[in-house]
Amino acid sequence: MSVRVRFAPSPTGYLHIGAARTGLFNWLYARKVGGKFLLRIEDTDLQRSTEESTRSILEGLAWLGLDYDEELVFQSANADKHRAAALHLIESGRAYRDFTPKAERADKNVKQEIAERARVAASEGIDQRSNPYRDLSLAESNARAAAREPFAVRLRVPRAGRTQFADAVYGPQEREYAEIEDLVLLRSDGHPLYNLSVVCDDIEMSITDVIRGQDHLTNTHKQILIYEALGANVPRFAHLPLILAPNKAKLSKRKHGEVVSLTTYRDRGFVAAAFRNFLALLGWSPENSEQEVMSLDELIEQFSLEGIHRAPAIFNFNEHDPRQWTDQKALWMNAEYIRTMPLAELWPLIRAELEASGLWRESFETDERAWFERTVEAIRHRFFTLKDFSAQGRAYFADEFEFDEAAVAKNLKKEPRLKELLPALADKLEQVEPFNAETSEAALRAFADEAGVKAGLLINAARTALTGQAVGPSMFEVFDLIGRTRSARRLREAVRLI
RNA sequence: GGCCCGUUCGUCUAGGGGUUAGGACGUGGCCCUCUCAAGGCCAAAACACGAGUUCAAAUCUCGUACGGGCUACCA
Repeated sequence: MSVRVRFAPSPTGYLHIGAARTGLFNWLYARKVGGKFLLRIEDTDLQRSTEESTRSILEGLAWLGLDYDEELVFQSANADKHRAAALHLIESGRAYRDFTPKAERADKNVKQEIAERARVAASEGIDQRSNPYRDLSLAESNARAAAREPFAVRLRVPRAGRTQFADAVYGPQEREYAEIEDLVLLRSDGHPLYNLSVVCDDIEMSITDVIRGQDHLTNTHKQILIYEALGANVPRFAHLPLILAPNKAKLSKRKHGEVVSLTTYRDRGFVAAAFRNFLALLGWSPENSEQEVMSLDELIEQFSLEGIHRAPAIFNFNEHDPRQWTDQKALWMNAEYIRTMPLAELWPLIRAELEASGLWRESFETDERAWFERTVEAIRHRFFTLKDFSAQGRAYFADEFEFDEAAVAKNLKKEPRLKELLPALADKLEQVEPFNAETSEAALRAFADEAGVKAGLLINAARTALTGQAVGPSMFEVFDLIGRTRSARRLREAVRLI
């Protein structure tokens, strides 16, 4: 049977980078083995699920280029089927109605409460099968249900035995039934619970391989019990190591903010291919290769479940340092893509960025095309994100641009003679014919000799005058790109800054 | 508390009985140079700890420590 995998995020908040990576691995696996990659939105938690979140997930996947096969599935649409499955399990004796009144749970410290309850249960040696309704006859159970007495549905876990499966990443796993409680399948309000819903949907969607976060590793045993009760084939499982924050805590929206949101990367100027490449290397590495920068085709070609690690990966960033707002390697990867991508692929990304900041002109694609390409080639080598094209790169595309204060102080203010030198240099440049990198360099150097100053003084001053920056490409290349007229004008206008 | 999972440079990782423990990011230095968070070269930097098996352990076994996950009528 051909491979069918799925990515099943719940639409509560934005798409988390950990979830995005899970999606990516599923997608890579499907593409690698020629299987299907399905998408299912697990929106059964009506309280927390939002349409906006679903949209953000879809957008995020599209941005990463993870296209899905077949119809998008909304889990909430299958609730009736899940309920029917639970009821069917009562009929077949694999589940039972629990008429115990629902215990109220304080929303606050759920985890602690659970741990506490478990501790007490353990110290008292509680038997997981001690539910008084477990052995109620089906006839009586039916009668009480017919009398509209509320009930939850619990799986009747066998008293003796164990579940076992071979995880593709973590190896052989087994668990005694005695350690698994009679889990609730259906709430007393008729709402199907997670473990039931996933299993039902995965069966319905004919999922052959479940690739998901390690946080589900121990749940898997419960799910296997449900598969068996339902008489369905158990899929293969592969659990992925978690992505942790620098303090080794779980990466969370509340604690870590936008750095965990995939859309942040899109909005802050990441090239999707670069971020995807970075994500692929978090918890996976290619076998027999030390190559890290990989195209999508190479990623598909190299991908294998065997290459997935068992230890969690730390997503390294420092919220107190703007330069390290996200993982340094991710930033480097992005810069690497920006400076080495084929220009044709980078072009639309730059266009989108310039359009968004009002710097785009149609002529960049027609009359000024050659100039635009040369300019991009000249500046992209020191850019880290697409935002740099509209920020640091602004002066190449527009006449209004900001001057970096430090650059002004260092290259203009520190030498008062520049008040006279810059306009004089402008005069010289206006006489150069033709005007290009070589001739402007010759003119500038000759002028420096004449004026008795170092060429570097004029070069650095000109850089700041023309681009507002202290850093940039070779200055003579910049003269050429900005052009004679604009260069001369900017040199003269810079006098007011000295 | 119980069960499960994990632990190689600061971070991502290679390596699965014999290696000068390899690569990448970041860091430091040098070179280039008109500047730079560009490019080139170099360097510092790791097998959590303790036992055991073995001629030989980062690698296999056990234990300890630490971290994480699950343990719910959440997903």
